Amino acid sequence: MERENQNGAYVGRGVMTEEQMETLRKQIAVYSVICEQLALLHNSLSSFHPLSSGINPNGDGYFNPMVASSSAQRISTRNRWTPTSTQLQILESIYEEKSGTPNRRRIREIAAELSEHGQITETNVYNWFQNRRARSKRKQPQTIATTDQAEDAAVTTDEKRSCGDSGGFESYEHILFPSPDLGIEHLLSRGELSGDFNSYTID
Amino acid sequence: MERENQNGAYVGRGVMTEEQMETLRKQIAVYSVICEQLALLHNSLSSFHPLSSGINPNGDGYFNPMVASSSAQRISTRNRWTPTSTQLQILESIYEEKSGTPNRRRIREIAAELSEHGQITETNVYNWFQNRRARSKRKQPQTIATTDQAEDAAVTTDEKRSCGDSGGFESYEHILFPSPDLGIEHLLSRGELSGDFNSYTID
DNA sequence: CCGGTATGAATGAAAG
DNA sequence: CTTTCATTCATACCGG
Repeated sequence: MERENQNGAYVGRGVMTEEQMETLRKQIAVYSVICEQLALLHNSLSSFHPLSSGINPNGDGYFNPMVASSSAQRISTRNRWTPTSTQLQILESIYEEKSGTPNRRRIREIAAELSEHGQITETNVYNWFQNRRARSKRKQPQTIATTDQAEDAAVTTDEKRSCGDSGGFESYEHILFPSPDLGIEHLLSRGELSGDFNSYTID
Repeated sequence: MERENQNGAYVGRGVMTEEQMETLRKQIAVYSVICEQLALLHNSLSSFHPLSSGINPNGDGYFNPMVASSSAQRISTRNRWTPTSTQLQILESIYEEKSGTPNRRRIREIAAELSEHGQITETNVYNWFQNRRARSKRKQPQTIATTDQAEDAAVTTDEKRSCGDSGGFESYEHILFPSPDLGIEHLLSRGELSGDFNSYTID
């Protein structure tokens, strides 16, 4: 069965915590970006087009579905910046390491770095951190321990019920918490993708 | 358009060789598979995102009373909270009297009260008011907005992570193609993400 | 079973 | 920093 860890999150097969779920989502997003980029790249070089702008993920984070016009890229319709998965990951990691408030200087750096992965402004970064902090403020109330153990158990039950039968794969744990080496680095950098990719795909 | 700065890699490198292209194709194939798998995973196991009020001090696990179609219902639909008619009534009345934004204190009260009539969390209440307000506000001005607004609206949903499928695919054991940027390494180097959400700091 | 619509939730940006 | 707004995404529910 599941076991609870210190955070009250329980670990076990078949059940995911909210965090894990979030992580999963993030990762899926990451893959999606990879695919998108590769697709783009593929297209551009496929026809031997100038690949100068090939793999650039839409800076907007959101692709324009199919704006037909190959020339005009007017992504303008969206005023709101949407971080690409890449940017998000980076932001998250930065947020984790430096829980402190990034200075102007720092923000600028971050923005610079992120601009490598898509359009972004310092303001975006600033806002992101603001929101991030503010929204995570209310993340505590999980420590209501004491008699909550019971409560917790109750919740667990529910969770179990819902995810109890993953209907096919519990293997997502592999993708989830584990490790950094999802195999991706290998995959796309010089790595040796030993074996087949099945090793990191869902069984 | 070209944004060479986004991906310095290609700007300075020129064209790809046949080998590189070949490698690229393989990679694309691999990724497409990964995406496919992830998509499956995503669909199967979850449709539930890490939402805010995962675990509340109140210990209320909110979820739907298993709507389940006639046949096998997969993972639960514990995502979206659905107010009961009673709750809705109460919410409406409260909304009427105090159009103002209920503060945390207030929200908590409301949530407490409503919990008497079904599962609900403070976040739910908070969201409800947010949406309620926004909704009524938008409904007022029936601005046809003949301007560019139309275009904007045209966008609508999309974004689906569609990973093209690269048909044939063999076992590419040596997928390697220096994809300098993409920043994937960064991307998922840390699988750890701290969830957050539900803030609306209640006093 | 599928598509449309109502509405809960997530989040970037802005106001206070 | 905290709270609110605006826009969008995702899903429950309904009609064909």
